[in-house]
Amino acid sequence: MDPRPTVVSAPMQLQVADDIRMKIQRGDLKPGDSLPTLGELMEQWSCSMNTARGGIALLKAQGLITAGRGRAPIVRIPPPRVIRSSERHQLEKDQARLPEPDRGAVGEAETNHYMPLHDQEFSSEYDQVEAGDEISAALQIAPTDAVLRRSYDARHRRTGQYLSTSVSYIPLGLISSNPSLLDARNEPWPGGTIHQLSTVGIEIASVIDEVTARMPTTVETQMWNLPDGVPLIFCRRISINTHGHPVEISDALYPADRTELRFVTPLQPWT
Amino acid sequence: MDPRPTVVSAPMQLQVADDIRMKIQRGDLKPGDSLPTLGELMEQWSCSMNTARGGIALLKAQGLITAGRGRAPIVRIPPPRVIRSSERHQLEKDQARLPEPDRGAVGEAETNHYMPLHDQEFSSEYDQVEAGDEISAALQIAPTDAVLRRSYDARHRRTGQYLSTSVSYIPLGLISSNPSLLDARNEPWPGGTIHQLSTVGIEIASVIDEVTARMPTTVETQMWNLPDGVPLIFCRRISINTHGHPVEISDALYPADRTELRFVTPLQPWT
DNA sequence: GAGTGGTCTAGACCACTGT
DNA sequence: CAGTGGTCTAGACCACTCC
Repeated sequence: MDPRPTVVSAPMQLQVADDIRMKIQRGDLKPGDSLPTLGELMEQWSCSMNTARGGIALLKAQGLITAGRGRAPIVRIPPPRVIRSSERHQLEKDQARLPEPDRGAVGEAETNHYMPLHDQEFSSEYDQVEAGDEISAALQIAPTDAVLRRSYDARHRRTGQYLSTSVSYIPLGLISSNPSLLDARNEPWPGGTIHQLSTVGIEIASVIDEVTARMPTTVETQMWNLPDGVPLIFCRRISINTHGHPVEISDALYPADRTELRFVTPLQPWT
Repeated sequence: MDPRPTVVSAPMQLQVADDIRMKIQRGDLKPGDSLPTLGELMEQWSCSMNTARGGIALLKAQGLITAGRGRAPIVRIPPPRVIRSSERHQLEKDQARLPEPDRGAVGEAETNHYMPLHDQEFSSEYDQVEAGDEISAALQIAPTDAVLRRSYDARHRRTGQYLSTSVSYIPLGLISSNPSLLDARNEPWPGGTIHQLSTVGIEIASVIDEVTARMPTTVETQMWNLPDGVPLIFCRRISINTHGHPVEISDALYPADRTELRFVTPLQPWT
């Protein structure tokens, strides 16, 4: 019944961390405020510097504070959230039938990232590879079948902060009849993926988004310059054609501290 | 250009962690395999025990391994994922108009958790509170208005693992005309929240899901017995009535290692 | 009981931030 | 330059697991 295995007091690291966390939650410490230094914590808790450090490390792992050499740690300032709404899917499909000048407003950036183009700077890269086990299963093709792989990185235009990376896969057989779809120099494509697929006779009937989250690896942390304790939201988008077959999948990663995914589900009215 | 600030070699903790991570990614170490002991790492890298420990701690924070006293750490075995699909919303609405015996198949558990009732055990708790700043803003009511607050915990029936906690808020004024809606003893309510609201003349026209993720606090980690390095998926569901007003919100937390949220977006066909 | 990881101490050197 | 946190060492005690 007692959650504690024995009747020992909580580790001192935990006490240090909990004390500071309560101060943050109560509002005694506000975002941007600097925390007590390790020296002060040593004295306050009569513990060694490494123990105080352990408490700070806990709070970092929970994403509550940011720390760096030579500067006292500060209470994390939550960055503004980018909202990526599923209503983009329908919007993009509507625009895909417009003539070119009107289509220009929507590009692949919006397809993958649900946000206006002008706020983000993004780079793309195309290549052609074998599907492999995981992708082929999702696209219902053979693992040795070739796919067009398109990789995108998006960062905030002003701050340079990373907003997303995504990788899209399309069976090469579906689109090889239109060679201009295979060339990264045509990015950003006016009208996005839904229009691209329409040029080879494909209509997207529905989109499935599969969402989960995980912690970044060491490489992702330093590549994206992520603060500690920030998870990545993983979203696999599967585009289904009018025959019920998947024709494109897109794996996207979003830093959770600056991303909110929004999904709108209209329901059939009662008669 | 060089991501490294100076030309020092990477910290030894990182080298230790990266070496093991590569072995996991290459498949040399498979889920369930035990890692080298701290003693072995000390010898292999000619470092102190605390340095080896630092590398292990990094991998724990990234969710790659699980460790515990007295046992060598092992490569994390991913738990089976529970898929919670947005198609539940329409299903629940369809069933809400059926007579009682047929409605029994769907309960609040499914409304909040998108999964069959029989797999999970859940407990609920009702009370009436002031909305407060955040909830009142989302429900477009005054902060001092009373709301019915319903808290749910769900855990897997066999393993006892926590699957979700959620808290639902409904303006009391909307439902006080039906007193049986205010009593937790009527849980699980056949037909779920959509039917409950229908008894006071409310029809849900659409549902908005807002999804993000964060790391658990120390309290959540021990309350739910979560492994290290597992984020929580946060999902706020907002139910909108036929007049476009929010009538219920539900804040749910799901451990990311055993949860996948799936959202299906049908698109209007081209003519 | 032997071996393991978790916590803690005391002390060292280094990198970075401020003034 | 002084002060700070980041990394590392050597050694101690304890709780837990497995044999």
